Amino acid sequence: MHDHHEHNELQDAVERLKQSGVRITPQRFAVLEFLVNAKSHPTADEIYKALEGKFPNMSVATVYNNLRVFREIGLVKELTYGDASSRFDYATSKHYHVICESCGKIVDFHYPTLDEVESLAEKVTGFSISHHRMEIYGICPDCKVTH
Amino acid sequence: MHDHHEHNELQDAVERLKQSGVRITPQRFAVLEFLVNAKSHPTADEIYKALEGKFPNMSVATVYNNLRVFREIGLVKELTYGDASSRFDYATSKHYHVICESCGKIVDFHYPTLDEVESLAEKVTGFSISHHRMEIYGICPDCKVTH
DNA sequence: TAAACTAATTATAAGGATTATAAAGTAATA
DNA sequence: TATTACTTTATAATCCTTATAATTAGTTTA
Repeated sequence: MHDHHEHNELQDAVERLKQSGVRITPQRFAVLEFLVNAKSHPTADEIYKALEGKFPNMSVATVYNNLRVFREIGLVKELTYGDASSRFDYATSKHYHVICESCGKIVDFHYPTLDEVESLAEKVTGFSISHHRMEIYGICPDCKVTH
Repeated sequence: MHDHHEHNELQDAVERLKQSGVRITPQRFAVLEFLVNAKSHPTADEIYKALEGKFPNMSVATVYNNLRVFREIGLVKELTYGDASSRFDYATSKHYHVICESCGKIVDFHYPTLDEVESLAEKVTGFSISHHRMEIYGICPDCKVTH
């Protein structure tokens, strides 16, 4: 069961999709629902596998297509880490990610957004800055114990 | 011609390789030299193509192999941006990167390293933090004019 | 220096993630 | 209902990167 908060997030997300003229298909809804309720930051393949039971004929391209739609609208953020698969994060509030270098676990980390960095970069480089990304790497408590 | 500063950097890099027990082959030296003198942040393929003239038989695997060696020693940083190719940055001083969302240009940006962020993340998450990465995105002056 | 050993390079194949394509299906609109 | 546009599916293709095996080249030891 989902709590009230998540329920509203899902409804809000559906509304934003509708307002953007995007159809709410069963597959699309399922991908969105999975992301909103996900505590982790799943890969496209993880989403695909999780929905296999419900949609045995769903194509992996459908997952990617919908993730792209969500990303373009700004509902979802794509986290890219080199050659490994991208991970997808339902964009609730602005936060950063702390990543375990041993097991790959990703933990949300709230920190005041670094506006100062952006404005300085704008001054120094002449770019029109739109956003930044930051990730913090280390070893998580579980892995510290294990090793 | 390279200026005095670059010359020393190349020498220093070769020294560090030797001290790590890494052989200095012609191909390896050429990749290293290209990186040290590169003003940009080349991809593996760009390095490969740039050295085609000097080493017509060089394999692209050699470029990747050497980049991995350099990275493991800490001479070079690998910049990963999702599904596009990695870019490689000869690690001189610590700095961040400002990336143009239109043309892909990467500009170095010096900013005091965000120690505060790391220490707070350590406190909040319980991770042992080793490092962080940050990139700033926007539109470069050239692309602003063009469009 | 010659022989033996180890590392590096080459050429090629294979892998994995993502995207492109075309056909079929489904929803929206007139 | 007919038309249109969007979406899904199935499959192939693409691109970046790594693995493999054979060859070459550098290093060390006798």
